Amino acid sequence: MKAFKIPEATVQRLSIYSRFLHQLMDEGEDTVSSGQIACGVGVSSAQVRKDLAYFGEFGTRGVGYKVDELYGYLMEILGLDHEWNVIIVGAGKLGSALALYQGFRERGFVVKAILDVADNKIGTKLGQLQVESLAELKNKVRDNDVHVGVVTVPAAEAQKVTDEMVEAGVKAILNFSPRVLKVPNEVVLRNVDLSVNLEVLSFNLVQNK
Amino acid sequence: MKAFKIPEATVQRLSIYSRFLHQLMDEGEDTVSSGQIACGVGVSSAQVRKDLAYFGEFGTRGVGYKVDELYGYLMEILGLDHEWNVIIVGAGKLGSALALYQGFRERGFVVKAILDVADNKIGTKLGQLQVESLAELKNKVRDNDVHVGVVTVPAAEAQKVTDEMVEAGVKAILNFSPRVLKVPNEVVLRNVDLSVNLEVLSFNLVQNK
DNA sequence: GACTGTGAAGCCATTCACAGCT
DNA sequence: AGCTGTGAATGGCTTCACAGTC
Repeated sequence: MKAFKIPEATVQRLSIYSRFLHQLMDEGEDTVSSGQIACGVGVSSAQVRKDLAYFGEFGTRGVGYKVDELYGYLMEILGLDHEWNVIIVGAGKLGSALALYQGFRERGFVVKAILDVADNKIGTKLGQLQVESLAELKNKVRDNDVHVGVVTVPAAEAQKVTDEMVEAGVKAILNFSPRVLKVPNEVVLRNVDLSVNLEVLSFNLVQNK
Repeated sequence: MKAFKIPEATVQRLSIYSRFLHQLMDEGEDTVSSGQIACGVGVSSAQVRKDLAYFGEFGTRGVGYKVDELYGYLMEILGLDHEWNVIIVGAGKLGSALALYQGFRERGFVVKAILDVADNKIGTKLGQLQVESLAELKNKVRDNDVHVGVVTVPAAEAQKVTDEMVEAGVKAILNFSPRVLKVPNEVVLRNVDLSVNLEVLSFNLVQNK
């Protein structure tokens, strides 16, 4: 466990900074200032410096940051200096789309398997993968050194699937189901609630009237 | 514009409370206390009461809240007392999945059209819908009274598509592309960044070591 | 002159604790 | 007695402003 607690918002921004830096590298930039990063991702320059300060001193006063160097540090901080194996449970529309989503692969998340309970889904080809039975969960997690589980089943089954994932040894869960899930303290949980997102939009639409 | 600024986090929780209340209604519950709601969705009871207090007094001291009544208030506050018409641009895996996603329909978001630029995608059937040309954007928005746009195109095209949506009259945008988008002040923007979510998981995984 | 790193100040959200109803 | 509604206290994130460095 790290000494200092890092704000969640900071971690999210680090991820965004790292993508911006990648872009700069592609464009052949050598150095970058906190102000440029700030402008590129829509935050304040003080925010950028504060975020980085949680982890050390990466820049040179009067100059800025070396793009490739800072990128490397951020990738390491985010734990993206190696691949993560992922398993998806729920081979509906969303789960299937995620299984084929290139954006994950690009950032080092490798989908090792996609599982479902429905007999009519099992066997379906999804790129390199094939939908397999949920009964395989434990084997798949063990054999593929899976750390991350993605839940894309209907709300009613979400908690059951989550419990099975935890039991199988998954250490982090990304939940797309519209359910508040309970997991042990040591398991990391994040929710991507599509309806909540749309409903926040809706709220803001009626407020702006 | 409303008199008071409501915290973003509060709005998100209202959405979650409303779903929990719906569940209680299904189970035939008549009244509910802030403590029960809190327990059901994983926050503190004071938090629930504070969140509701932004909008009025909905409960009865010593008793609690009438489930159906509170649900009705929340749906109204969230602007979910009527349907919202939605257009999706980007008929890749994710866009197609969202076009078919039942969860949106259940909460009153009706996908009116899905557009793409790729000739090989245009014409593809997606349930009731058929992928159409991006050139149709303006017509579709006008003819269908579309308020909400969903961006599921690759990063490189995201800003261009967004500009076109704004130009066409879309008032709120849900962005799934890994790009920081610029929109005019009066347009509501939300980002659902799948990679950021995975990367926050990754960060927490390495921290917990 | 330009830009980083950082203590201090300011701001906002959450939690506490209790008065006020039923 | 039980539970809501709310001012006050707390805690945490962001912004400010400037000393330090190149």
